[in-house]
Amino acid sequence: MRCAPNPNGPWHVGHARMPAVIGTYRDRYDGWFCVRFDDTDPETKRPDLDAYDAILDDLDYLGFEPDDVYRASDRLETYYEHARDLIDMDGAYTCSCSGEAFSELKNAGEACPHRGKDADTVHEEFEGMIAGEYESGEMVLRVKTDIEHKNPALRDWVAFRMIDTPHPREEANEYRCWPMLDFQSGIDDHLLGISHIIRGIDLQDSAKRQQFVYDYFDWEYPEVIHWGHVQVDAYDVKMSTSTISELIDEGELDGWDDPRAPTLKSLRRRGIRGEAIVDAMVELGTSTSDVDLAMSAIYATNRELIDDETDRRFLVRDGTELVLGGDPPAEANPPLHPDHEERGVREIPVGDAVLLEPADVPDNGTRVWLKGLGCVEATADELEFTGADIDVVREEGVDVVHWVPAAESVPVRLRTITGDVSGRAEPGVAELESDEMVQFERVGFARIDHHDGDETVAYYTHD
RNA sequence: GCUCCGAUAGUGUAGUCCGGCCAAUCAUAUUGCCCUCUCGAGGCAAUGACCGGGGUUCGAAUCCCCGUCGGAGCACCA
Repeated sequence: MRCAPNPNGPWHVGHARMPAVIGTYRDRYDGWFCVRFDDTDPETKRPDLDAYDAILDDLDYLGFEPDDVYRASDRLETYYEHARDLIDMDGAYTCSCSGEAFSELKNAGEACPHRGKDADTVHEEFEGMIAGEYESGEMVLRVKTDIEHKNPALRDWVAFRMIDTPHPREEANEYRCWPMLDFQSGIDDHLLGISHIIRGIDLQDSAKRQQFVYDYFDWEYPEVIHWGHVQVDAYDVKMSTSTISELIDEGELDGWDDPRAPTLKSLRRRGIRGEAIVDAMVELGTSTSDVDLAMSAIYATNRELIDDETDRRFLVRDGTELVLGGDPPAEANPPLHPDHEERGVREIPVGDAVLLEPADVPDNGTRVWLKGLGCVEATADELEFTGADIDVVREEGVDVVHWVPAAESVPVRLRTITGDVSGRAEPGVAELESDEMVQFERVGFARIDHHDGDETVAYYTHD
């Protein structure tokens, strides 16, 4: 099988579907898959030189290593050779009709005057194309199909055209005569021994078009599956490489790994495992209708993956400071993980004031349980420590809340899918290393990204 | 306009090829209860779907026709 990306930027979430499915099939059935960059349009789908590696990097994040990697722009001579063979078989002709003129003839089911050229002339003109003797739009090579085919989309389609803009890759920047996707991909799929092709419904006519070429060469067409588009909920940003790219250029997004961007680099930075994405993608199946992927499906799998091994911490967002009275202990020691006491406890100095999330601040006269510390009761101007007997929670239904010391907590910027949130975390958070995962209790999971001076920057994963 | 394709709960999916065991599977979601020093995890329960209409048949999610809705192609893009 093959994954044939257009290298125009790092992958968004939807791109994960192809490698997820073919990679999973490969592993399950001892198969083979390659990545083949279909980079045959240096102009309107101009490749981004950084994208080749960015895509392979995304693939690695998803947990797959391709068995081989190809670039169509390395293989022009191969395509030329097959075109020459096709001309010998009277299966292709050079055509200098304008696009509009040919389109009219085609829609009427009429051949253009170039269709009947003899092979020598066609060869001569095609070699001229390869040599760059024509300019963009002057000459194309068409595959001779059935000019009266009932589906106009299949009639004598273009196999090669001239492009004046040099290819960005140094190895390919001398070429001016480029194959169209249907020709290039059709030839490559056979030569690379692809047995199964999965592609989008937008390419549903491709197999029918390429079948004409396969018939000329007497090749057997691979099995082909078309699937619909994937929409992902939870994002305001449109899932399109060019849109994301524009937003980055305009400064709306900080980069491909901005938490608000629906990209794989973003999910990675948020601490979501590639495996969770692959799982969700495989679960989508290969239906031809469009599907909506719920991010909650990815989150649910990811939570299962990380919950057990992720230590707990406190983070209070937008905290309200409250004075603490009544002689509480000097230090609180909640466990690192409630299901794994053997991992030990955190050491949180208490001090004489704490921060609570505004929604957790108790009304005057009511009590709350400060997790890992004990029970406090709200008075007119402070929280009065009333003891550490957990029975008030178990038997009297006192609410349990998280908290941080007002003085010794550390600032945290939590970057989320909808924007940044600031808060303060227990002091230990400042010591965490980059890439470590935490669960801020009652807030959600996050990945520690870096420390920026005093401030710790974390990326919100999910709840 | 011409040519293709599709439609099962909020979402995804199984079942459709070869009609009955489907008053429809599983996951996720939502809600409630239990448990828990988290609104996490775990346990239990509830909610919720075969696009519509005809036809064939003893019997239709499944086969046929019409309709509706949705998607795609008709490029010198991929």
